[in-house]
Amino acid sequence: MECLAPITSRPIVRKALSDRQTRTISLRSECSDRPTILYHAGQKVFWEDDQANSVFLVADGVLRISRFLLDGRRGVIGFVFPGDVMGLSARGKHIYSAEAVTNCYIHALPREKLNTLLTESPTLRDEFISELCAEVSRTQSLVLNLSQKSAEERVASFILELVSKGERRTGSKVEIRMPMSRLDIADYLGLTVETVCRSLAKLKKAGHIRTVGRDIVLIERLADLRDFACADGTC
Amino acid sequence: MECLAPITSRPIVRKALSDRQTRTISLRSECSDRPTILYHAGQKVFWEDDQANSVFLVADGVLRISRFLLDGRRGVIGFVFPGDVMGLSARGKHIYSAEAVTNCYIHALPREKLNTLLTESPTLRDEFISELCAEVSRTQSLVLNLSQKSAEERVASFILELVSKGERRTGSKVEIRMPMSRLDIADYLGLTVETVCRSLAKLKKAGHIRTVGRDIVLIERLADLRDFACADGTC
DNA sequence: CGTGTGTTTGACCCGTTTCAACTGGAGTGG
DNA sequence: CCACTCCAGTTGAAACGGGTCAAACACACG
Repeated sequence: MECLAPITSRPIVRKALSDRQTRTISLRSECSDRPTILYHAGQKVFWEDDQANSVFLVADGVLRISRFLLDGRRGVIGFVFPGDVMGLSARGKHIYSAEAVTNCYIHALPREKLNTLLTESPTLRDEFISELCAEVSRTQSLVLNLSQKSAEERVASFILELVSKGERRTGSKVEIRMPMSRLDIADYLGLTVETVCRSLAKLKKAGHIRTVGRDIVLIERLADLRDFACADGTC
Repeated sequence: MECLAPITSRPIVRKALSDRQTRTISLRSECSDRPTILYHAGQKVFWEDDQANSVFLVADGVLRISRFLLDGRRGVIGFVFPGDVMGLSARGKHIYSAEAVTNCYIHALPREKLNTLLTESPTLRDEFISELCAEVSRTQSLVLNLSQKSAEERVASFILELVSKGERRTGSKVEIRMPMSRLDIADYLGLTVETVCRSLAKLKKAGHIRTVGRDIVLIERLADLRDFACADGTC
């Protein structure tokens, strides 16, 4: 989790694919060998409690993972970006639902194949465990955000997360895409859509960000936003 | 994660120890073979960013694991009970702090030993991965609680968590101990101590619970409290 | 038996939610 | 090409849940 110099996750995929000579077995390279499947925006990839037959590597697009309370309230637990793996933490059944936010191209690696690889390749096993540990850590950071931060801080933290997932630098500014709906963001941050809007408006008024259309955010000075968001140790 | 008939975790330890003939290698049995270390109430076991040299199995007592924001705000991420393992999700360094809430007896298994076992024993490897997946799932449930539930629902959910971790049945009622401070609970549920108190008071007034002293809670009808807490699928 | 710390309760305040109206693109059809 | 609809997003006003501050209480400890 590099923080000061965030890097898009996509190059990791590329690296795995181009690493021809000393091709080491890795989770991402094994996934990348499989064909991609297209999921259209809004389409579900798997549902909580579905049989978990595969793990997934996102080649392109953004997904939303969520869980529901028995009365129907939805919590969004995270967003998945290109280069991220998904569905690792399932044991038998998936523990959350995954839906495409944008059109997505996804590699699927069958569980049986994964299990074989886990036995045969110590490096892949290590990578798999690392990936699970990272998922724990990320989820814990979210817990901290939800339990300790104000609405505006949560929104700022969310923007910084997006930065770490894939930013474009235009001149000295940082530009990110925010393809998910305000409701998705609200359900992720434990807020309402209105509060998300108002928090974005406040961040604009404070000069931290500017927006272009609905889903482009420009960050004026990253360091200032970081200070404001009051991160934890992991970022 | 049994829900309707919760079981204390402790017997798992006993089972591992008494399983002499067909002694299978398991995470808990390997830990149990090590001597216990006593940590006094309030003492830290490890700190976030400490070198993670061991994984831990709690033989007796309750611990609190927490993380901090850069400005010092504390979030409690979970509580650890007898029979639970702790510190698995570290990679090199611990990702959270662990402190004893009560006096604790803890087994420590060195990481090197664990790594050997992960390579040599497929069953232990599988158990280890299951344990990590369970940690992800538990943390996600907490996210859902924090992002979607009201104060009173969170407190009710917390009580139910304690039930699943170790209850005593006295007659038809269920009795639990709540050894952690109100501040610990507040930092876990993203509330203030006052709100935790008031929520407990409301649950009492509604007839869901009764309290004896500060740390004993009696649950009148478990099913009613469950309905009120509005669980997710995992319980 | 006083002192101190954690807990509970009360009164007030503020941030977030709720409810409602409005805005602005995107898509559709005349 | 423009008018119309539709819906996500935004903004405003009022209500409310939980936070803040302060005081009372209770139990542990010297």
